[in-house]
Amino acid sequence: MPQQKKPQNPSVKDKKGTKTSKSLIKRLPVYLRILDNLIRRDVDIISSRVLSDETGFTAEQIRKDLATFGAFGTRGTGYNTSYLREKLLKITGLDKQIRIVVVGSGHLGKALTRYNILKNPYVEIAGIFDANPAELNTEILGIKVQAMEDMPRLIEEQSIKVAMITVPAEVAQAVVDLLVENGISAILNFAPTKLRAPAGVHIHNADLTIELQSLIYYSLEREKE
Amino acid sequence: MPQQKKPQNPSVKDKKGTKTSKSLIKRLPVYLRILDNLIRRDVDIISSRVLSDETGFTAEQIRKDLATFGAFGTRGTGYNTSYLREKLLKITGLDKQIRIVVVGSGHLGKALTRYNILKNPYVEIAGIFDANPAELNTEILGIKVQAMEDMPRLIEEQSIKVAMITVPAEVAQAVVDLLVENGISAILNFAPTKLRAPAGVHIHNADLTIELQSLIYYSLEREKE
DNA sequence: CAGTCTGTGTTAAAATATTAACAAGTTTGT
DNA sequence: ACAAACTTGTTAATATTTTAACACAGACTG
Repeated sequence: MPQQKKPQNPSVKDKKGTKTSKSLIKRLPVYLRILDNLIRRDVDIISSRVLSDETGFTAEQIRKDLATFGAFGTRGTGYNTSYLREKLLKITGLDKQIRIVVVGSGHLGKALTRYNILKNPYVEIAGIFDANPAELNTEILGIKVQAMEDMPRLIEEQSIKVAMITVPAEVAQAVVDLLVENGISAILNFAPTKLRAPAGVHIHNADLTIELQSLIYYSLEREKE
Repeated sequence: MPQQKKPQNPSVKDKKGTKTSKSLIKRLPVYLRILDNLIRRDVDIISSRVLSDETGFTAEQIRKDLATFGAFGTRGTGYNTSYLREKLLKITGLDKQIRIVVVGSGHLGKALTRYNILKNPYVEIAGIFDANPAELNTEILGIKVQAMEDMPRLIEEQSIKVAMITVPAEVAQAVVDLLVENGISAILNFAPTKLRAPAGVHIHNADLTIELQSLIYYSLEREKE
């Protein structure tokens, strides 16, 4: 078991100050997941080649991605899994437990809440809200659905910055406005509609019908040139 | 209401024979959704500028995207909504009703199935399958969950090419192998794991924890340079 | 029916992202 | 202690994607 010198690069930001690309940021959680698995299996050192096998990204890309934030590996050896994990947690902001709110407790909202409680170790569901009185106080793995009126207080008290919305498209914009008004700065939107938010508020769209529909394109037999 | 000449470009393929980019293909269903809305509101003509407002993509990008497949608009006027919709349906392959199978009838599988039945007009759920006998014959909007053993027959009888899998990561690869063996050529994977498939089989990963985790990065206050 | 206006389609430029090549450290074996 | 085998991090080259610019076609106006 080779002893590793831990390179020092305390900064979380991109070295050059260039803004890090969206696609890169999306790969970071994948690295993190693989590292979690490796650490669970007591693997101490991992090379970019093996990471490539596990993630499907090329080894070159992985090295480049990681080098964006600093020199985390050891030449001739590879990356220390625990050390790299720590670094990636810091970079992504997942080193601190992140609390989020979910708005919309329909079937999809419930399933996604469950899913994140069970499978997402880095995110904690602080509250679920729904406008439908019939949903009130129904439970999802012990978390009670609350009325929309109670949302602002919770967000403020726990300084929550991230929200996931699974409401009908017709009301999605109103919900976004309300969330932003109360200090939310990042929203994962599952409603199939374009949402507007002031600069500084990040909206990611996860339109599930689009995923499936764009996949159809690739399912067609196409004669390759 | 200006009369439009419908330009002719019968081919669905990229004009130059260059392979069309992944990101472009993902935008097509968005255009399609907007067009559906416009047509429902009896809007006949739409400009790239207005499409830009509705989709969030730039007008230039929209024009370029559409021009990839042919000249569908009328200079000085815009695009005929119905005509453009027809063209896009053909390009994406959504002009024919597409049948898919779902494997995994857990909470997420059920919710996604429901969601697609209700919200995705272009895709028909032909069957849901689960390895857990307890799930057998439970219903989702009238569709009965079937045993895995019954899957090959259904896929063959209906020549299904697309599958959505929401099974635990541990068994995902085995499920993919089985699906591919039976002729599936495109898979939407919700399991948080890298899957292998022979060339020609397309796998799209829709890892929901990753969406949320990468969003966290953007929720952090970062001093801009 | 010339002239103006509008908005597409195309071509060129710029910005991003990926791939490749290789120099520079590390470890291992002899 | 030196050479061989590895594997990172960096720099350069390539490819892709996005943005911009503008020529061109149709439509409306007087």
